[in-house]
Amino acid sequence: MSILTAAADVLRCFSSTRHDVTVTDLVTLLGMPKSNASRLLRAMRDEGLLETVGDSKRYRPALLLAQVGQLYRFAASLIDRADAVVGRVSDEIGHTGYISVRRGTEIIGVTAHPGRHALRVVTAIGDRIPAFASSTGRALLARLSDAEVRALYPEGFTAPSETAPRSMDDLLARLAETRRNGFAESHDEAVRGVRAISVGLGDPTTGDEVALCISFPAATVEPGERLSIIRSLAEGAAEIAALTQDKRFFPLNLTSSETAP
Amino acid sequence: MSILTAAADVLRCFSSTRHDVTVTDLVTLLGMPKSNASRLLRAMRDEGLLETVGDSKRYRPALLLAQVGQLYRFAASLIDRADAVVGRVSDEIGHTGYISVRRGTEIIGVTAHPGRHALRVVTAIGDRIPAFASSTGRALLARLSDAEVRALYPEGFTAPSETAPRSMDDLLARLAETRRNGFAESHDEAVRGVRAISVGLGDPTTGDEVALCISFPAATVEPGERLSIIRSLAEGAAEIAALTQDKRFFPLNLTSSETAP
DNA sequence: ACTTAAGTTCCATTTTTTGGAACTTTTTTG
DNA sequence: CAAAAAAGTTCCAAAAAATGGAACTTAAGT
Repeated sequence: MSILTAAADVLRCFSSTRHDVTVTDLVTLLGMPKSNASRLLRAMRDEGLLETVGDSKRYRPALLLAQVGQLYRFAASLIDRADAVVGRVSDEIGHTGYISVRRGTEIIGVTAHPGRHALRVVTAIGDRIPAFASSTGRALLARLSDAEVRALYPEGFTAPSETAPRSMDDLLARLAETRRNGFAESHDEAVRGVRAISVGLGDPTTGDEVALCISFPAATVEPGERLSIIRSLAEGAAEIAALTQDKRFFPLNLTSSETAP
Repeated sequence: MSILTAAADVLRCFSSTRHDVTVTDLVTLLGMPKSNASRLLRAMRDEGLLETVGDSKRYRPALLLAQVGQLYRFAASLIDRADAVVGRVSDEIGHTGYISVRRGTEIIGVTAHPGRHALRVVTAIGDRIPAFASSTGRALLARLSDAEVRALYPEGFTAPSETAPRSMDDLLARLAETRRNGFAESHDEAVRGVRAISVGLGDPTTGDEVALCISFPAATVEPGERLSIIRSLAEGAAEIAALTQDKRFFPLNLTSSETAP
């Protein structure tokens, strides 16, 4: 067994509740002889993978790992990662998935994964739709404060469809619901007969924000399937949010959303 | 030579301009036989240190490193606390804030808070800049004695910009000023048109030292706003310094610094 | 389809790693 | 403050892994 395995195991010992390790910690956690633990920690420090805390016998990850780890974020940009999640969910359930960004009061599709079903929702990348009247838009608007949302619409807006928000108060109520539930939903808004589930997500370091969305024909999707779409999407988004340390992410709260239409 | 050395060398190949590597890259960069390069990359992937990009032959840092690297930022509670202060100040005034550490004669960004202003300073986490030619660097160098600073630069240095220190004597004079004022300032040094205010801070228990910095476009910031940035930053830093019993902390002394350019 | 470049596998040799035990240092405690 | 216990380090020969050159396979360019 290569020493790389042991080194990787050491890295896996670190967690939010264990910021540093000692020789004895490794003996306990990994069951290795303490002679090995001692040498391994020293070797990893000598190579710049770990550093000692002060001049104690405690070891913690070193700057090198912070730097390389940081690159991971850019190697896989927020859009890339969000796209991977949407692609996976879309593949699983066969419905169209896409991700969008907000520019002012408009939502713009960035990537799309067409579904496999005969009756499928087709979205054009680059198309602009009003933010307040779409699930993707509301998923992103929900990340703003009510005051910021009001500021975006100084003149108010006109609902383009029956099920779209009718007024600013209506919109704010639906954003509150979105925050509570951890996802936004639309029905017959942009396209009649189409339902969409969206989750908003951001990377505070770069300031990017995207919405992940799965869109499907309302008629053919059972309540159970809808729930599983919501779960898959929210779960994938939550993983990314944890990575980017997105503090404005709203986690899934299914108890309140079970009551949705 | 342990394979750990090679693995660490591979990690050091990554940078903000090289997000992934191939077998040939390693052969070129590290001068190793390609048989080794091939096996090493595969081994590192198998251990979860690297991952392949798509199904290509390109390797990039894996999630594990992102996670462990993330921990580094808060393993040192000093960084955690300093980050909180910079985050608060950055939020208040809308300009970019970040914290950095010194490794030898280089300064490395550890965390960043992008500003809200349209014209904002963007700093890449993990990038290295020379210590003597930045406000963060001088805030940290000011914590050393003149003799220690001289020892760091046995061969002297070359000023990379007009406003950077021109000589060792120049640098030492500016460090003395930094100690007197309680903060360091730069103008047009790393980036033209950018001004930065930095305060150094340490934790004698762990030996960690960090610089808190707020960076902003010189043109858009009034003298009064500059003073209020200095005050906020110095105040937050002073609180932490009191907590860690940092004896090398230089408190704010605005009477002397009012005369700064 | 051919040529070249890139990557992988093979193998005997060299080097590192392993784990138990003895040893040293640090911490705890009576 | 000294003895005891715990934690950490060093030593050694056996076992395992790494090395690098060459042959081989796969992918890319013409």
